[in-house]
Amino acid sequence: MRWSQTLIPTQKETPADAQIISHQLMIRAGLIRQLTAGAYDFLPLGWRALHKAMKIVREEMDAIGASEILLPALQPMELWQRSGRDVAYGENLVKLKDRHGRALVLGPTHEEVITELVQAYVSSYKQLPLSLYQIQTKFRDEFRPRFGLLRVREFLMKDAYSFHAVSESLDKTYDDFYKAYERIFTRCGIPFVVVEAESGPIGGSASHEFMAACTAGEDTILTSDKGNYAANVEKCETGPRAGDLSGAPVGELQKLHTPGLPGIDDVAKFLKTKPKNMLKTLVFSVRNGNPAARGAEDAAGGPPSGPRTENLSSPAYVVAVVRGDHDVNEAKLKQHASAHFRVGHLELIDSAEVRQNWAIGFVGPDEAARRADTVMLIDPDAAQGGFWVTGANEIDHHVKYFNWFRDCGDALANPAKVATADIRNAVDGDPSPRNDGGVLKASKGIEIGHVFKLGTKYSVAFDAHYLDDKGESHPFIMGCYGIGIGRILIAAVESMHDEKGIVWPAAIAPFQCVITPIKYDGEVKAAADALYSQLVAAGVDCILDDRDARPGFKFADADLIGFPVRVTIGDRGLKEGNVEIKKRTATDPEMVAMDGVVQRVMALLHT
RNA sequence: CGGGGUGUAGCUCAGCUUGGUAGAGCGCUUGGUUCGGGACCAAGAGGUCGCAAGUUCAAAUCUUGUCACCCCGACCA
Repeated sequence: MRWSQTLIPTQKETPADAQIISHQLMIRAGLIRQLTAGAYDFLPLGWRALHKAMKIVREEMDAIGASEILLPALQPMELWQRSGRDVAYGENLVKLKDRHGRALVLGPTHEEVITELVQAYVSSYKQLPLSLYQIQTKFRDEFRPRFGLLRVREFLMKDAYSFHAVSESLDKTYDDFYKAYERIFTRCGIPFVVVEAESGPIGGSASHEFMAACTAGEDTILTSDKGNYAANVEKCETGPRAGDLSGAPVGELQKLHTPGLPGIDDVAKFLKTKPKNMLKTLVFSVRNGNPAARGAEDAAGGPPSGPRTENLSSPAYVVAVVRGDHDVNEAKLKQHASAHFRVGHLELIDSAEVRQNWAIGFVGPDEAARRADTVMLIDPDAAQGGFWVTGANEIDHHVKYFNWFRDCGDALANPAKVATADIRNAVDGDPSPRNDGGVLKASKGIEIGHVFKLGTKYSVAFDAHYLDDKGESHPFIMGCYGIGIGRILIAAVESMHDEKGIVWPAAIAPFQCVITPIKYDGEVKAAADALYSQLVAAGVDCILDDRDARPGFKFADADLIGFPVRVTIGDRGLKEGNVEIKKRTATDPEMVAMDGVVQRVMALLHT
């Protein structure tokens, strides 16, 4: 490729609305351009890098026996109604109507379509297992697109689906995919960690996320310092923590005027204390019914719904109490509410109804203890004696020196009403759930891949069955496996760049090598052309900077884009029969004789 | 969806308070001088000031509406 013949709109200035470094650099290097919120043009260099990543993904998918297909992005709404995900996906589904008024969606993922396909053509255990994959554009009506390619409304994703007769077969395929993903991200040169996502209905560790470790990530991950546990914060459990509601008071209860301060941080500042000395009391209302709104999520969805309460004694509210500096984990809360109180569907809502019944922003645990229609879950770190500031159950008022038993009474001793349980997000420093003395460390990551054991959710919904060797009919057992192709680029740029620009890993660089003639003329031009031909003939992916521009200008562009190797040709070296070769990461170039260039470049690309 | 902000040349922005002929830098074109880490001089091209109504003799500027984009929040009530 000759530079002058393609489109590489580099720019010196950082775009005003790019927040994270990968977004800034990808725009400045001329890889992408935003068309509208959450939708990007891929320009020649960006598309080439994307292609490199796709090639690696394809090779590793093919290597584990998965077959590539292409499914439509345009799908009938009816498919989504059958799986219940028209509701579960909600506003994130891009919906449209054709001229006849038929409801359609632009697919955010393809479980429905693939299940419909396999249902039609696979009917015998002899055809199993079967793994199919595609690389295709997905659509999600993201509530808030942001951070360049990180959160977009239209994006390239590799999604794979496997079909099995028995769960042992799924286990094996799952493991194949897991290992293939490790190879893919390793080959792409991206530092990553694998975290436990969720224990699905099949049991064991049924879901893993592949996270690129970088500070711009939107996901929080926790890793045990013993190196044997890592999980997404949504899923991360903690080792046992002691809670003791019977701790002694340290002072008389005092009511304080805290006008217009419903927030933890504001109150703490106002009262000159710290959030960790406060109790955060959150009111959840309980809704029975409406099962479609839950449990029907996809790979990233919540745990299976607990026993739905039909009995009349079902509480109206669940109150969650955590320390002021902690956050409630809604999945854990649901799980424990279900286990302890047989509460079904929880909603955290800011409705007029809840506001009427509770002094939202100023709620204290004692109110929950008093009310007959309310149950309470307390995090162990909040279930302690000592100094507590919490709500006074009256607008614009808090109390200090709150004590559990003195101020809540014997209701605390009623296990049908109050329980202590791990209901908060894990934080840095928590004990590892492996119970081996490990301590959890928190960090940020970008989710670049996800493997998940689906089970029979979709095969049941679509009557996708096979006949076993006894002639009996069973739904397929399924797995699904996704990789965000664009996120591979983000992860690479986020983790590998310097003050001059991107530092591409050779495997996914738009070009492996740039040839920079100091002046594209005369002997230098002839030498550059010759070298270009030799390198291309040797299979090196090469771009020739044939622009009539000053050297400094070309060097700056080359560094900004981040080609792994630069070959510089000028009069000075050429007199001695030499050219300069410089790795992007090296500070100084090395002089190499013309006839050794190809060999040297190839050697550098493989180190 | 709530709050905030911004829409003026391809890009980054000034001008708006106090209405009166559309601006700068970068980029682009032409010519010249340059030429090993984002050159310099000169001459140019390029804008329905997001869109629509309104006020006014006159609107980028004031008013209203609307659209787009960005940020923060929405699980710290």
